[in-house]
Amino acid sequence: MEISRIEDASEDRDCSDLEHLEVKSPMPLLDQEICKRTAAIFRAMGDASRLQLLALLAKREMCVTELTARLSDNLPAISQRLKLLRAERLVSTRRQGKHIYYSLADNHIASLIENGLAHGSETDCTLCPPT
Amino acid sequence: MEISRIEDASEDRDCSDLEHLEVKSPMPLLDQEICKRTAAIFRAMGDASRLQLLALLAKREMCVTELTARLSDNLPAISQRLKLLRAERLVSTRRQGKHIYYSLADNHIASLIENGLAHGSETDCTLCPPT
DNA sequence: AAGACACTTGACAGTTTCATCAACTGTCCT
DNA sequence: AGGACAGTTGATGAAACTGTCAAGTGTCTT
Repeated sequence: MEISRIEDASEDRDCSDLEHLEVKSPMPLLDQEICKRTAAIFRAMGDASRLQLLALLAKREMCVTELTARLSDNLPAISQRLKLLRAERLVSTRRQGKHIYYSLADNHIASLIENGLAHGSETDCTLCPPT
Repeated sequence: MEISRIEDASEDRDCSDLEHLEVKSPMPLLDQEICKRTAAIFRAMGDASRLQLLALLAKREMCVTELTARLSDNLPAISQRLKLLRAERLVSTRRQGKHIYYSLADNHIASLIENGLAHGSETDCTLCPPT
């Protein structure tokens, strides 16, 4: 999806002339639904514990017990987080015997996570050109 | 940032043998701090109203009045959201006369947003291979 | 200096989120 | 059938988040 350009982009205008108030209809913006869905995905990823979980699953499929061990947390807690991630369809499950294996729902999610972590690790990015 | 690989990746093992419980130390995981910071970024983007705001700013710099007009919401509400986004350093400001212009803090944020919206718009992605 | 415009801030209320624990389901083994 | 292991679920309460509104700050104009 590409963010559509808007026509009026005069650089040095003083907006005290209220020209932008002429935009009457709240405009299509981004489709409201897409925005909601995207926000939901971000919200689900917006928690350190859940993000750890996702990052682990980005490496490979794992069962709940293994996730619990790696994160050294209690199982019901992990399960609850997974439940939320599943509700938002960020992860999917597969049962094999007594174990239930979790994995990222698709490659989009994986790249979002990798992307996010990449940016998150560049803390206080003073290197970046000031926009 | 690249997600580091883990050594043990035997495909068909039955984890009832508890081999994974041998991972004693909670392991470096992803640096805890990076995870927190990344989660904070995601959380900030994880709200439809704020995401709209960010998407608008991804097009170009805008002052609060214009944002308010485009989103047809009340100004203090917009301002509060911007405050939060600024606290998480997703946006930066510049004053010009009576107006305060907001823009995305850096290109990382911009690409995260575009990325997220792209994935969010592929709702119920039945096209994607089931991983 | 006063008034108007463009915002920001603080505080309070209503809502949402999250962890925790006990109880429950599903699968395997004997 | 019974027990053990692997997970899920529902309920509850504490903590965090959000919107709203009145009051405050900063800048320009006259």
